[in-house]
Amino acid sequence: MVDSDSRTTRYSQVYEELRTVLLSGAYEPNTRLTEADLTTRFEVSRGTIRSVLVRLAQEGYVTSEANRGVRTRSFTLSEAADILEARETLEAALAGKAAERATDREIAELRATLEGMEAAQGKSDQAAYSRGNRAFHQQVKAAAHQATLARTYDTLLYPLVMRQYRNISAQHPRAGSLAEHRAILLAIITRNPDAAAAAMRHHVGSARRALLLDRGPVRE
Amino acid sequence: MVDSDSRTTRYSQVYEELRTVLLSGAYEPNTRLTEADLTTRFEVSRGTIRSVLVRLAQEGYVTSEANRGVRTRSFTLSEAADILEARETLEAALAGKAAERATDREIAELRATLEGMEAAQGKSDQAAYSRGNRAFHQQVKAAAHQATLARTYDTLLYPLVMRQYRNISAQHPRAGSLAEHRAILLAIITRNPDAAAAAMRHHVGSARRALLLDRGPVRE
DNA sequence: GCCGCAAAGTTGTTAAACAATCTGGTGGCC
DNA sequence: GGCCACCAGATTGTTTAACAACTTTGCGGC
Repeated sequence: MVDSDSRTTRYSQVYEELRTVLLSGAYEPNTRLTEADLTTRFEVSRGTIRSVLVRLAQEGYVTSEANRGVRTRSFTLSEAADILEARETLEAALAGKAAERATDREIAELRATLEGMEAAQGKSDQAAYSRGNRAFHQQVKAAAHQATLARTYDTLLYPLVMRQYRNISAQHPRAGSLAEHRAILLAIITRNPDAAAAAMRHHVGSARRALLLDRGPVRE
Repeated sequence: MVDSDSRTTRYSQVYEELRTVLLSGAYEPNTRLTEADLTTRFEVSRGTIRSVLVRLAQEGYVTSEANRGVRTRSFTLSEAADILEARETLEAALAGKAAERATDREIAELRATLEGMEAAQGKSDQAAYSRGNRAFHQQVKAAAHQATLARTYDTLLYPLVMRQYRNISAQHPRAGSLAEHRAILLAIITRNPDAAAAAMRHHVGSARRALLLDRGPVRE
C-alpha cells in the first residue's frame, strides 16, 4: 500500500499490488477482471494495466482469453492434485540439495526455526507454528543453492490452490508434523540427500493426500 | 499452450514470431532490443510490442531493466550449470512418473522412436538421430502425465543455454547415448520408477558434466 | 585525458479513438 | 412457453500522438 520506492515504475507497482490482492484471496476463483475496473482502481491507463495482466496471466495468477478478458484463476481438483504432486517432487529435490550444500550457518538457522516450532507447539500457538513452518520451508529452499528449482517452486501457485481448497489441513498442524520436520533436518545435518528428499516428500505429500481424501468443495 | 482458435490476435502472433527468432539464435546474447526497431520489424504499435516484451521477460527469454530497455538473455557459466542441474532433476522425475503412468500406446511410441534412433545411428545420420533424441524426451515428458512438471521443463530455457555454450556435445551423439536411451525405456517398460529416474538423471547429466569440464567460451 | 553538461535517443505513461468481438436483452415465431 | 435472430451496449484489440522521465552520447573546456 505504501508508495515505497519512487525509483520504480508505475507498472511494477501495480503488478505487485494486484498480485498481492490476488494472493490475498479477495476475489473468488474465476472472477472476471475488466480493464475499466482496474484502470479506475489503480489509476493507471489501459496500456499499463494490459501489460500487468499479460504478466499475471503468464505466471498463472489469472487466465486470459482473446476478446474475453481476464479471470482470476480457478483450479479443478485434478489441476490442484497435479500442482501438489509437482510440489512434492520439487521440494524433495530441494531438500536433497540442501543436505549436500547447506552451510553451517543455514543449518543453525534451520535448527533455530525448528526449536521455535517446538516452543509454539508447546504453547499451542498455531499462528507461531504456522509462521515457523513457512520459514522452515523457505530456509530449506535457500539452503539448496539451486536457483532454478527455487524459482520454479515459487511459481507453483501453491498458495492459490490452498486458498481455493482451504479444507486442506495446514491450518491446525497435523499430529506428526513436528516429527517430520525433525526428520528432514536430521537428514540435512547428517548430509544424507536421499533421506532428506524422502523425508520431505513424505512430509509434503500429506497435503496432497488430505486433498484427495476429502475431495474438496464441490466446484465445477 | 495450443491456440486452438485459428482466429488469433496480433499480439500473440508477434509473441510467437519473436520467441522463435530468439530461440533461433539470430541475436547474440545480451543484444539490446529497442522498441522502435521491433515496431518497424513487426509492424505493430509500441503498446503491442511492450506487452510482448513483458511476457518474454517474464519467461526469461530477455531481461528487462527499468528505463534501460530489454536485452536478449545471457547466461553466466554458473547460471547455465544451475539450469542444467534443474533439468536433471525435472527430467528424472518425469521419467519416474512415466514408468508409473505410461500407457501401452505411449510405450509403443517410445519403442518406435528408439528403433528409429538405432537405424539413424547405423546409417550415421546425425540429423535423424538428433530428431529422434528430441522426440524421445518429448514422449517421456508426455508419458509422465504430470502437467506442472512438464510445463516447468518447457520453461527451462535449456535451448538458449545450449545455444550460448554450443560446444556442449549433443551435436554428434556421444558414444553410449543410445544405450542410455535403451536403459531408460527398459525401466519404463518394466514399470520401475526409481530405475527410470536414475537412468534419465545419468543420461541428462552428461550434458552438464560436459559443460563443466570444458568450461565453455570465456564470457563475463 | 578527464569532467561536466547539453543534445539526442529511448523508455514510461497517458489519452483518445475506432474496429472487432462478445454479451445481454427484445421481440417475433412456432 | 421456449427458441431463435438480431440489435445495442459493453469490452477487448490496437493504433496514433504526445509528453515526461531517464539514459546514453558527444562535445568543449580544463
